[in-house]
Amino acid sequence: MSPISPPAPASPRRIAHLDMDAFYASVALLRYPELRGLPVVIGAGSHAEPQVQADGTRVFARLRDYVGRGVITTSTYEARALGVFSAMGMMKAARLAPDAIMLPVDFPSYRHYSRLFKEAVAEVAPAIEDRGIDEIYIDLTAHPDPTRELGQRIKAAVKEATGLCCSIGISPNKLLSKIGSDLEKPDGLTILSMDDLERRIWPLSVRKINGIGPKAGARLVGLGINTVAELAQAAPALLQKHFGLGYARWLVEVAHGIDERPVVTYSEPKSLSRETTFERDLHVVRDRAVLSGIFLDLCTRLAADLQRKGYVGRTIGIKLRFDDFRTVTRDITLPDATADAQAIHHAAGVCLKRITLDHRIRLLGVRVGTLSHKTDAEQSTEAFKHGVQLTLC
DNA sequence: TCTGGGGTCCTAGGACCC
DNA sequence: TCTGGGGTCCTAGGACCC
Repeated sequence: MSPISPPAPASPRRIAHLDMDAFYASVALLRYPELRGLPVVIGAGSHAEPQVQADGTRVFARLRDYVGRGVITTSTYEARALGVFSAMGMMKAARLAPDAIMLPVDFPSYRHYSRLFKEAVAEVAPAIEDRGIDEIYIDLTAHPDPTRELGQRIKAAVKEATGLCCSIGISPNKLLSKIGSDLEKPDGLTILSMDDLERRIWPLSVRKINGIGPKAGARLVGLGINTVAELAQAAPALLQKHFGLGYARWLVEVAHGIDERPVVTYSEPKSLSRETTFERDLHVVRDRAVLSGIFLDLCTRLAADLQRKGYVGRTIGIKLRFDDFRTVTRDITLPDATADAQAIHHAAGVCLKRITLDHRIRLLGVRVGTLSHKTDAEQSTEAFKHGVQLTLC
């Protein structure tokens, strides 16, 4: 590996990362303001709609009453103080915070407020990269206004449009802005330059870097590398030995705050999928009817998703998770793209036959990839049919 | 008492073609 | 008869992110 020589760009970019604060929970608090200041968790798979009493007051479900396999998607800062975080199993969370209020997920609401905040930001700065329902990057390089003023204006616009708070990091690149938006949460505005690297980034855990997950993080800790500073000082040869050339090079770059990725304002989806985890593990033979019904339903919903969004796909795949959490996938690429529920169901069935079903099943999913626009495919299909007709004639 | 649902990207091997 | 690389497509699994 060659030594890193940071190429200081002639004119540094100004990239913002905006992250909505505890988004799902905050949207829920707009609807149920009486819950402000309380520990609240939003849980996938919970059916915990508040009950309205005769006098109009609402009774909320408590985490202690939960039974099932759901996980926490978001928690309020009061709940986080009790040790309850995203992706934690609800049953485990109930042990830590039995009195916490529990609410079901409400995706239509999240999508509504997501659209509102993104539109509000676009009024101020239009070069936006979508990073999901509650996050965006914004390229502010061409904007004339001073950085802090701009950040405050964007935060005010989001608050005005939604009533919600967000945190923003602004720096010369996505990597540092992503870390920055997390440094002063909630309601934060963090501006970082390359000069802040050693003081503000190097003391952080390597896990704060977007792209170093549980596996890589644990392996780094195993090498005695806990902080970004330690990563920056690690021998490149050691990193290469344990992580391979490509990932090792990337680790050295990010440890030095280097990231040249552009803000991508538009991208086409690569795949669409539907999956579900059953309330209990299903037996391939004894629960055959239930399983078949769910399988068909997934295919039908996925076909509807494709048609609504105007896509067709050529690669049909399935995903299975067994009771021991082992996950297997199978896929097949068809000669022609489709968005037809029957065609998807048939191809997915072919994939299913290729799996040895020797355990109970926990999860079943169906996926369509190699997408193209319906119009393109229709045109090519029509042209093909036309060609066949000509040949037959 | 483990562990949702919807995505992207990367790697690696084999088939197949030139 | 043996031996080449290079390129693309397909498939399976895994890491990671929100």
